Amino acid sequence: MARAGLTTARLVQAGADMADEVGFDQVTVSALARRFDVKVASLYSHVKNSHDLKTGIALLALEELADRGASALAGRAGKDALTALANVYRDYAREHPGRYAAAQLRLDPEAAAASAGGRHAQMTRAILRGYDLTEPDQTHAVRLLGSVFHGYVSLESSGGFSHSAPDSQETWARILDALDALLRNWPAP
Amino acid sequence: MARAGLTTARLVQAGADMADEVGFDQVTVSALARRFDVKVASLYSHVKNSHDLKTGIALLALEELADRGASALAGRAGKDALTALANVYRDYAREHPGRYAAAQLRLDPEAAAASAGGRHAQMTRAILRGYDLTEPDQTHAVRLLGSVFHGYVSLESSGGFSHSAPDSQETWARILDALDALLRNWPAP
DNA sequence: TGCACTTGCCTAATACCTTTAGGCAAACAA
DNA sequence: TTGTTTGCCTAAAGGTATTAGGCAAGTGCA
Repeated sequence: MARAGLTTARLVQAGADMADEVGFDQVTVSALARRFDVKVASLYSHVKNSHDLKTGIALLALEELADRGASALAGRAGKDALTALANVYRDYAREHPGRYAAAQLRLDPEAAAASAGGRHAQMTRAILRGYDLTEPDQTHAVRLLGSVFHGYVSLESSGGFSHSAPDSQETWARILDALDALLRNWPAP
Repeated sequence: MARAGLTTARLVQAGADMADEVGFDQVTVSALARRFDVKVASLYSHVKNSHDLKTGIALLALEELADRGASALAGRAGKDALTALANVYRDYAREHPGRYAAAQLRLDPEAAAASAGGRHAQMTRAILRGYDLTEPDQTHAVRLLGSVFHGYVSLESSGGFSHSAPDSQETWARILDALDALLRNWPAP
């Protein structure tokens, strides 16, 4: 019988696609095996276990997101950069809901260390170079921006803003205005 | 044989406790049956299915959270109210991680309508009475506050801020300062 | 080209979890 | 006490996760 040509990378990739199509929690070793028209046990040569597969998808999503962020940020500064990075997260979550959900997976310390998590923090910090903040305030601001981006995208994707006026797009724009204003005028302790 | 006295409410309650102890995703019909020392099938007279049970836990958590919010808000206004409500979310997530995770469950429209979700939006809106915002800006601000509260608590609980200085408590205080300043000085479009 | 060896996918088996159908006995009503 | 309801049980089918061991498709070397 011809071989299917499974590799860890192909499995993770296909798992990510499946997540976007049917939801991250529907991604299962069995479903993935069906997609490759292969028996379930065969996957275990390439992937340690179900958790390992999901971690792989999460790491892939974090990398992709960091790559998009890096190119969005190139050549921009100030509010322009703020908007660009914010939109990267929001657009990615809309285009790849399953991957975005995967990126939210709680990673164990080793996986977290190997992830693109650090790049994300660095990108946010890079934005703040366009504003005038002291060092500790930069960290507070990085955390605030991370919270807003993640929180907004997450609430929006779970339908929180979909059934009321004004529409979500307008709120998003106004929130970015507000964050810009806040960073230009960060309050002293 | 003596009966175990199962009811939907007791099952949901026990499921919530179990979520706090071992994690929301470990809450399973089987595990719950074991906890009541009862056979699995017996639960299905009180709970439609696994998803129904989880929805019940989510609704319970949202109610508890809204109750805490309401009493925290009583008699407070302005920044005092802002801080009080924000701390309700953060403290609840720390005390009841499983319940908080449950509250993040994506509810189907019927469940969402029956949930305390509306109370949460109302509470945030009540805080804004202490600030001077036009009607549409209030909605934007409600969404911003919701995003920050949810985003911060969620990132903090997944360990995002735990391994770097300054500590999370300080950032939280500074973020509340910043939000207060922002609401007092909300930028025009 | 032929052989040995590696590696990939398979069969088989175990162990959970979920859900439905139908039965017996405890609690309750009269 | 006798019906009747209702609650928990047994039984069974189907899905997912994971491990152990087997056979054949590819690969390297003579």
